[in-house]
Amino acid sequence: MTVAKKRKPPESPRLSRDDWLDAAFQAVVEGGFDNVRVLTLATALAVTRGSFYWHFVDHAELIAALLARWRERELAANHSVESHTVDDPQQDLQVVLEAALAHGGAELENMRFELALRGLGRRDAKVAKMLIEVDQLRLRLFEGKFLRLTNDARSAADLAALFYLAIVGSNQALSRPSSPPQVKEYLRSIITDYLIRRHAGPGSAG
Amino acid sequence: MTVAKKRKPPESPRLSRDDWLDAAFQAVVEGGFDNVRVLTLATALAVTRGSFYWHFVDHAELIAALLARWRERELAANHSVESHTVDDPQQDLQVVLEAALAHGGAELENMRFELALRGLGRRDAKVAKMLIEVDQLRLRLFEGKFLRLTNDARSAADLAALFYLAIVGSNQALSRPSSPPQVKEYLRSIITDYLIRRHAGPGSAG
DNA sequence: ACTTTACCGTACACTTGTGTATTGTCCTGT
DNA sequence: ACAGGACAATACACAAGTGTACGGTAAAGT
Repeated sequence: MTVAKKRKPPESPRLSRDDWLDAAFQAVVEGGFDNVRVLTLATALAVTRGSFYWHFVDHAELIAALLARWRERELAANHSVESHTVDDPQQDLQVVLEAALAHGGAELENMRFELALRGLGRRDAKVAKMLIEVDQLRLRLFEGKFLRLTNDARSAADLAALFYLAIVGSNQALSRPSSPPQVKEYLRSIITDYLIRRHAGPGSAG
Repeated sequence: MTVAKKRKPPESPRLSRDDWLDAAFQAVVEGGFDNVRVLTLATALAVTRGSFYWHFVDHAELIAALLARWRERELAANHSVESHTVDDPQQDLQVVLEAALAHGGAELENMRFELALRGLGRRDAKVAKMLIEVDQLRLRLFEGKFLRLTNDARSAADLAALFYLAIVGSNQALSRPSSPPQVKEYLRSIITDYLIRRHAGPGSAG
């Protein structure tokens, strides 16, 4: 259960603060936040805990730093998507849906991390607040894209919420540890079907 | 973080196996499966661990029994809904949607338990398999209800999956500031709106 | 060359958790 | 009354985890 194989043996013999954060990230992905232990991280990084307590004063500080880094990256990603708008409304929407439904390599790890984060959010009010913040951001992003299609604020908000919640739900429902993410594929087909049927236009005809 | 107040001081001074399971359930609800520790359960039940190791041989057995009990109840609940079919198709569907969107008292605890369970399912293949089993059951239930409305197998399956995933997603996206039920209320309004718009009929006009 | 300083190892104290063995105490039957 | 079983307390051994204090080392300044 408690795996301790070294994930990313960094070329430099000395570790940086970020190396520890990466290791902690991996630990979260594999077993949730309760799986982040400085001892196992140390063995995974092939050093002793003496290193850790130089970079961080505390176990709590490690977690806090990990959360902060995630938040920063998420905000940046959101901002990046916002600034890259495609002309065609339908394609524009489909781009962000595809991004939200991505599940290859790093995306899968990010997904698992976020799920663990939501688990932590149920116990920690500060984490819950942070999650609400990024959920709101993503929802507004979805709403904006849908609005360009429907031209109706009410239905745009509804559709955005519905699909966003479905995507979040699909992250959960593919619980099976090692299997192709067929749930997401199915949801993807539903979404594209919906878009095509409702706003039959050029672009994606598959 | 690790609360230890006695939840349900059972009238009988002697504890049953089920009392321990109830305590374990509470622990899961409050802090996930990693929060199930025989020591804290014992203090919550106001006894020592000597009692525990009489009822269970192991910590693992406790978890296994807890999982089995959940599965049994879930299967029974599913079967119960299946046997209570309402004549009016729209109302019939709305009944199961309401049940799935319930969030008062015990339902909230069940929801939190299930979320913790999904968290465990990401680490344990057997748990994942169990979750897939009940997900499938519920999905088939939804499909059947939707089919009575749409009379189209394809769209019924799509709608069932979409709404089921949205419901699952709404369970952990606490989005709307600091009150869990609000997201569900919103989703509920979307669903009823959809049903009314698409199949305008009698029944619920609110 | 020599001292800093950044980084890591080592050793210790403490806490929390599981599990086991043994003993104690009610409750029930007879 | 008392024997036996169901249930719980006590005491112990052990493992794993966090922190802390301090000593060691290699690279970078000067």
